Amino acid sequence: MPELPEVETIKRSLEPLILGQRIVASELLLAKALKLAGPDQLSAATSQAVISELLRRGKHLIIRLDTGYDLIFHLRMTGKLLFEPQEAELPKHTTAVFYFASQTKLVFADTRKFGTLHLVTSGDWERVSSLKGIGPEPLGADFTFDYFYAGLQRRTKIKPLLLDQTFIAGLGNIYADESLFRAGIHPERPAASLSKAEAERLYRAVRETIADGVEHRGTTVSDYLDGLGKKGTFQNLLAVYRRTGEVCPRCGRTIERIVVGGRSSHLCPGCQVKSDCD
DNA sequence: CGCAGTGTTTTTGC
DNA sequence: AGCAAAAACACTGC
Repeated sequence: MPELPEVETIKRSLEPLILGQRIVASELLLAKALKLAGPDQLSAATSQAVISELLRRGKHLIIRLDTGYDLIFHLRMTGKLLFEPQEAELPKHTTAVFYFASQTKLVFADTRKFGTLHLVTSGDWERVSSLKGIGPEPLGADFTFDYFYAGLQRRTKIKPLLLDQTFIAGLGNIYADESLFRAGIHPERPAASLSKAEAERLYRAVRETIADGVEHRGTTVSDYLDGLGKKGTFQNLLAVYRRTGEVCPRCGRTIERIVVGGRSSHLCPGCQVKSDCD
């Protein structure tokens, strides 16, 4: 479940360890995970390459090489990027490995095998379908309230809209549910039915929830670990996500789970009333 | 043992 | 346009 805060934490944990490292060899164990290139191209692009920059866009982590290529990782649900000593045993479901000159390695592992690695020439991100048309970063300057409010004027429920990566980059199920709770808005509310005051509350809630998630190094509810195998701590601060049957920290009522747009959604029936004005 | 649930994105059909 | 369902998988918990 690496969403924006988790991917940002992985980036920050890896940065001091792999920036400037020289890749001396690479191994591709799950060929179908590599997109827009073949195994030979990956070898050619990474061989003797020095890592010059780490970037993040939405839920994507990008490793920039001095050979003129970008490695674009998407971890989907269970993907991990781990920095380890060269002699460490590879995890069971390893997708790819990059060996460094310093007797260390970067392991891309993924139990569910959904994670992807796109190889593109530097900056050529448009070729990656999940990056083409991606929306603004929720903590970026171009994610303004005016942009947010204008985007709400559509015939869709608010929760699926928050998860739409072309609207906002990086929100997933955890931070969408927590943002809606903080704003006191029911996930099934038609987006266009939100008043300007409610929209303002939600806009702030999205930015604050994402910022809090980053500050607490992400949420570990099952799989997520940072680049050093360390858990996040934001799970301790979740109000509703995966807390079905527990007590609402705000009003004391029982947290419920419903399905919205095919995704489980957790909410407090006291704090998030559906019939506010839809 | 079987099976529902887990979450991200893409694709397909209505 | 927007929604629903399915598919890509493996593992956990009942």
